[in-house]
Amino acid sequence: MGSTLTPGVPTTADLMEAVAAVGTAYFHDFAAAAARHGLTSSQAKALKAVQEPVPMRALAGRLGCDASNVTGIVDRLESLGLAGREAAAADRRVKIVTITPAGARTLEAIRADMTRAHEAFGSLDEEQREALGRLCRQVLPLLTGGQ
Amino acid sequence: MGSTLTPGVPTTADLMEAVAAVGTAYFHDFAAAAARHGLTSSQAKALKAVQEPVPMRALAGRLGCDASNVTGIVDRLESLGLAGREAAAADRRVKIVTITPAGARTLEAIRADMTRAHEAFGSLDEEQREALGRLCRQVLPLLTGGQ
DNA sequence: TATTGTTATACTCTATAACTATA
DNA sequence: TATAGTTATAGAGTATAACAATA
Repeated sequence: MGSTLTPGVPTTADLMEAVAAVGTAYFHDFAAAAARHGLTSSQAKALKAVQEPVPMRALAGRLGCDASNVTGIVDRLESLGLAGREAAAADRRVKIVTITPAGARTLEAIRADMTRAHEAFGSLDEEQREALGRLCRQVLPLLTGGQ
Repeated sequence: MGSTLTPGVPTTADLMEAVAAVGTAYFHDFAAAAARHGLTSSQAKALKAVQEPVPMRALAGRLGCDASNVTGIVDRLESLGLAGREAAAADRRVKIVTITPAGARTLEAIRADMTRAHEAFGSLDEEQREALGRLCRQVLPLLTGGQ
């Protein structure tokens, strides 16, 4: 499946497939950890994005979805007692989402619960961690287009 | 944000965040490419999984979802003329999903259309590609739990 | 007029359970 | 009885459009 010209050096297509496989497996681990605590991955992602108070509109930006979706996601977090809404003093149109103590505890528990991810990245030595971190930093801005 | 003990060497938490960011950006690029061709990411993923004929049940396994979902996904691909169902000769219960010539063209177009991903992974030199590929191969089996 | 958050609507993905036709 | 595919149902995520309150 690799390049036939230079054995061991993957082609761009090979690399994309390898990165996609790692990404899929990582998100699977994340979703499983969230589910163990009664949350979907979107809800867990929102909880993570709300560690510091964030207006609804800005939260939509962080989650990469339309603002209309955030209403339902925050509704569910609120009904679970994990997040709350506060009116902004400066502009009475905006509502600021805050995490509750229970939400912070759940978030920490999910992080600690990502056992496979910890095993996987913990298995790398210093040199490998440095290399992977550097490669991610190089690749990411091109993938996101600078945003 | 990095380890304060060894500058340049990311902690496990840092690495997870970096990999998650790359994974997110990659899947965003994939979804955008699929959307440009009128498909959702699940549909594009299914099309990719069906390059060789696959029974419905096995397709569910490849997509990591329940078999009941596959019916709808393949229905939509079929209505777009990108895939088809054939009865299996050996066991008349099983239906085998096949990709059509139009489906194969669409899949190839989506692959070619992943512009940001090509830029990102194409920017790496041979040594970097080899390192990234090797790191993915080391990390993946731990993330998937051996499956 | 423009913006923030919400609601209404519609589609897709997802799982569970029940059904059918085969085996 | 067991299995493959489907259908029915329900919940969640997603986008678009329209709306009320505020700026």
